[in-house]
Amino acid sequence: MKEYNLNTIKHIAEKVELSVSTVSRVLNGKAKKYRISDEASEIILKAAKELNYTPNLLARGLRLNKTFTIGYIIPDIANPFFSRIADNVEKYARKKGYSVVLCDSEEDANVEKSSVQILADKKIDGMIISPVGQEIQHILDLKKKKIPIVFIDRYFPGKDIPFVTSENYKGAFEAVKHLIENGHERIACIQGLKETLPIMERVRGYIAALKNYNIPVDESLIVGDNFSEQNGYIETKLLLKKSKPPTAIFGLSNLISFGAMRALREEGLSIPGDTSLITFDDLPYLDFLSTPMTAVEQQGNEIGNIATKMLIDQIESGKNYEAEGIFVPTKLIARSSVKKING
Amino acid sequence: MKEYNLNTIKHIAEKVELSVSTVSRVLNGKAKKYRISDEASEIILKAAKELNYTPNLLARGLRLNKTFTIGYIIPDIANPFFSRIADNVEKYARKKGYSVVLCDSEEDANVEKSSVQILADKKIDGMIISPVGQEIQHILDLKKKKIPIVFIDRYFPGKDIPFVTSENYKGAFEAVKHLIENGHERIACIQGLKETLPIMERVRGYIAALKNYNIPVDESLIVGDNFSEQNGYIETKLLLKKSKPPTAIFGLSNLISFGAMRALREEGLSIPGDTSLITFDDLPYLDFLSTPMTAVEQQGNEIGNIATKMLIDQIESGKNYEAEGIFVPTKLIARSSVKKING
DNA sequence: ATGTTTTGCACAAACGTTTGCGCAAAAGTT
DNA sequence: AACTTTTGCGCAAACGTTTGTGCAAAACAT
Repeated sequence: MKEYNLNTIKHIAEKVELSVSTVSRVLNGKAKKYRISDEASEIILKAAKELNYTPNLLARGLRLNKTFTIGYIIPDIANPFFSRIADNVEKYARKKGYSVVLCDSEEDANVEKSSVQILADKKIDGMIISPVGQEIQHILDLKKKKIPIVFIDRYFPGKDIPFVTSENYKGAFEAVKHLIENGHERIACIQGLKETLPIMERVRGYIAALKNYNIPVDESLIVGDNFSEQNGYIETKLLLKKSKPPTAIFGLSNLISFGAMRALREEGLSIPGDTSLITFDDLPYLDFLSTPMTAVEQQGNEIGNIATKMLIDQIESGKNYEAEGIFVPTKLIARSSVKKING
Repeated sequence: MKEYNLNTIKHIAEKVELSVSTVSRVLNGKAKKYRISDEASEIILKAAKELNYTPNLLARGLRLNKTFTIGYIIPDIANPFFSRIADNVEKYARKKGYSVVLCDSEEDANVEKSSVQILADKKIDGMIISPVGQEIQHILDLKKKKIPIVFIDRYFPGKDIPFVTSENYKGAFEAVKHLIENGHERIACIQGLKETLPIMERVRGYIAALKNYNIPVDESLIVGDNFSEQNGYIETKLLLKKSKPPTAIFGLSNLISFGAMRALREEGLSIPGDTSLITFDDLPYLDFLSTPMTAVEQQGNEIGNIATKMLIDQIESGKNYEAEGIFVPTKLIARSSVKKING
């Protein structure tokens, strides 16, 4: 009842009456190196064609300790920011001969942990992660096992793990500067996951911009705690209930801003008539909204490509990457969701 | 220089001075079945903890001919329709203990073919595909090798490969009906890849609706040939150049409609003032566009979940799925991009 | 004709599992 | 005390590769 695989090197060997090792060598292009006769090479190649031979990658991986597979752990593949990165990660990897196994952590540290373990057990050659928590021991363990890693978006400086992320500080600074230059002073900021460095940096940029213009920082305007649309929605609702609601809201991620937009509409407030809105992450549709939204663009394509290149370079060189982190520039795209008001 | 793995069953065996087979059995919970003493079980389990043992999944996969991995070949992970499906595929699979390796075919038949081969060589347990071409011999070959497959979105009836897709015919019919009931007669339809069944079905629905209302079908209004935003853009431009341009455009996919919208704006035409627009695929932002767009919603979540369930059921039962295809309902979501005009 | 080099390939181990079978020791039976 | 059964575990093969080493035959040299 057991189904035998009829497509192995062994079958070729039997068919051509040569040894398995000889077959393996010609199939791997090592014919001359091992002095296999052209004659033998030919019949082996021919037999391989005929039998439609393709190598069992598990066996090869086991033997070679190399799978030509990388893992990618992403917090939410449905988030367009991440799906664009994933797109580029996959394409770059594929062009280099690697497959990618995709794991969605759902922003859950436990899911991330178990995914890391599974990937390691699958003997992937390297891993790209946008980590969720602050606890990264499981990732450092990987590093100890000499498995190349690169962080995307979220990162941990000083841990000697290369990362690629946006210029979050600068991006946020410019966004807030833009707001201030348009006369805003009561500017709210809705965060994503507070422990993530991109958010910390964006908040730092937000605060720095305010200070730069001598505007006092009102801590009660810094709200929110995750990347969901609901977070943006709820926090906006709450902000609007304040005695002195903000004149502008800075959403620190696309989903958050989307939620903010929904809340504003629900409250019957116009953008930017009643409240100005500015968001991190640019998306094609922002230009076609009833109020085109000004945004801080992140170059997802670049981020994905660079990270994957860094990873594969590490894998193939066997060395750690020289540069620790790469910050890819952001760009403020001014549209019409920021109103000019009288300071 | 060679790096030895110090984390194998063999090392546990050495440490506890028992045989590899015994260790394997208790680690796999087959202790009683093979009459391993509780005593032995305990020290093995303890040693496994201490050594932090985790199984090499390549070796296990090779031996068991089972990898707990499925492949997913998708035409464009950055397309929100697909990324939502991918999200659900991954989540469902993960909950069932499977990993998914994601391959983006970029709507290229050759990429698809080679991805299929690679996945098969990796000995994945099953595969979900949204196929690109009409040529599916490479997929039928898989079937011959008893590798479970299910199609998503695109499909091939009569090939005995289960699929899950939307009620494309009905969805399109209703969309066009909606247009007609609002007085439109010159309705253009911008297609995606013509050879794909969903598109054929949508076009069929489009035509049926027209005929149903005794409106002559103008073939010159059925245009376009792929799923890109550019396709929507260009075809719209061309449609507008006609002596009698359409009063309404039906974009057969989200990117297409987006391109149409961009073209309309560029031409200075208002939606729906000058041209009505209706699209396949609903997306959250459609509601917030300057003209909220009416859309035919596809239930991406359901599609992803059902397909993955079908696949895993096949894998774990060893049988083909009973049902050949599942059509999940669509829903017309009327917003304001369709103008009521005088028939 | 003998000795040396080259040619052409095969043997067998190894990667880390799982599992059918076998076998000694312990326990139970009479 | 001798025989049967049960208990507890190990041996070795197998999954499909790759590769270091060995070795006979052929070719070359003198």
